[in-house]
Amino acid sequence: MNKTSKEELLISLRRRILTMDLEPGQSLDEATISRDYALSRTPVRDVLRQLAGEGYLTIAENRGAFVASMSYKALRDFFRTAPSIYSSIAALAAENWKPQQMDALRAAQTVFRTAVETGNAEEMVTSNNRFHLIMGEMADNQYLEPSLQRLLIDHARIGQTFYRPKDDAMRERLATACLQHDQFIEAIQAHDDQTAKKLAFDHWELSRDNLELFVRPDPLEMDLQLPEAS
Amino acid sequence: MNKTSKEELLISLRRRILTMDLEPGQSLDEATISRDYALSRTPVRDVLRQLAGEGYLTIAENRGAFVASMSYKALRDFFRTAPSIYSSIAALAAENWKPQQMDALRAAQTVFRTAVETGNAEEMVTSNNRFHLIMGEMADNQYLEPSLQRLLIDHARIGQTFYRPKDDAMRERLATACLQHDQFIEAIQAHDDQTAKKLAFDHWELSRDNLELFVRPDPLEMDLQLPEAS
DNA sequence: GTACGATTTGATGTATACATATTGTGCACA
DNA sequence: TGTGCACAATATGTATACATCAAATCGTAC
Repeated sequence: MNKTSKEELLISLRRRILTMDLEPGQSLDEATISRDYALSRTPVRDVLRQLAGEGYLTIAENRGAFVASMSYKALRDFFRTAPSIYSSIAALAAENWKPQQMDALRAAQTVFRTAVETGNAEEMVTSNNRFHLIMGEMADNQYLEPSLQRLLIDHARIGQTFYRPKDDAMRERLATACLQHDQFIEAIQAHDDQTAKKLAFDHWELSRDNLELFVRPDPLEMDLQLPEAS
Repeated sequence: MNKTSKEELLISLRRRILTMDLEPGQSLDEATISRDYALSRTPVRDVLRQLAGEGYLTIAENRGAFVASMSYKALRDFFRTAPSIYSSIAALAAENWKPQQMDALRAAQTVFRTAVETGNAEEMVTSNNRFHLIMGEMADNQYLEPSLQRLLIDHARIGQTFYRPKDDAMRERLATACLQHDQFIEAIQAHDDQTAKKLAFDHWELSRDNLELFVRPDPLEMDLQLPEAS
């Protein structure tokens, strides 16, 4: 899996954390990453620190980097916090979007739709994440953006099962989610912040059902330990 | 001003940014900081990247670190976003605080009160910041915390004049702010989230008057340039 | 005199060697 | 056998030399 550049390492680690290829609480060894990505430890450390700043990792002094853990406490906070942030972001996006961002949003949705149709779970995770991050950019509020980013990290990780539907009901929900993305695009395009806000709540309710399905049966998967941040 | 440790550099830079000793948009030279703080460039870069993650700085690829800029756009967002985040944090703090944090909160308030009484503006900025950061810790919500942190950075920077009262009305407001901190402590102690929330709005309204005073007469001071983040 | 481009200068980015801290292992001893 | 201390192994933290990139300066052509 040898990559060449720092940017690729950054993107790769983000993706691997979002898709749970790297599990919550897992420790990341600088030397190993150096070898795998053909970089010296210095840029690797840079990347790890950047990802810590974005909420993907925690760094413990003298003890290295760990994939951000997911505790029950975090889950409760997630379910409490997400609706208000998501709806605020959606409304602001409808107000403030710029044409170039709209193109990017449509592009992300195209990729997402294809992933849904071909059943590519990993691609669904990353393109869905990108879709909502772009909405965050559209909202253009530097104070809400970091919260949104952290919510999206955990949303992606909790929602793994959402993208691997096991029955028709789940397949239906996935199709609905895809449709809602299109509706988001419409509402934002029309600068209709009220509709965008309402859509955010609907979108949230939809995914919440699946999230809770994931959380209840097998909570052990998501909690390893919780190393202290520096 | 030679310091010895990385931690001191981190704290020192935070303080200097909050107190506007380092102005928005100002570029930070790694070599100069290395010399001033008697550290090699490696740990300096670590610190700069951490501060970028916290929102104090922006880092431009191959062009170095800049103190986070303050644009008119940012100000508008600030005034829109702060009330809801502050009030949410206050309510959550009243719900979730732990004894140790309460001690820390009281300690910060003691320092703040002393600073107000002695007219030590710089100490007011940092201890007020610490007070509200501790409330953020009490709230114990990892998703809201980064937003709070960014709001507090700009709140401190915009509010410089608040701590250097030029007339009796301003002195009175400062005394009121100090009193409100005590009321925060009471409400939180009593787990009274509704009162804490209301206090947050009051506290906001109070400082908003002064913030706007600062913003209107001399807006040029606060905007230099806006380097692109990497 | 102006505009463009090459060169120089000074910064940031990277690699590597070394220092230091943490953790695990093994042995001594109760 | 269990506990605790010492030591070794391994990881992270730091320093420094070198590579690379950006911007400013100087020169030349028009």
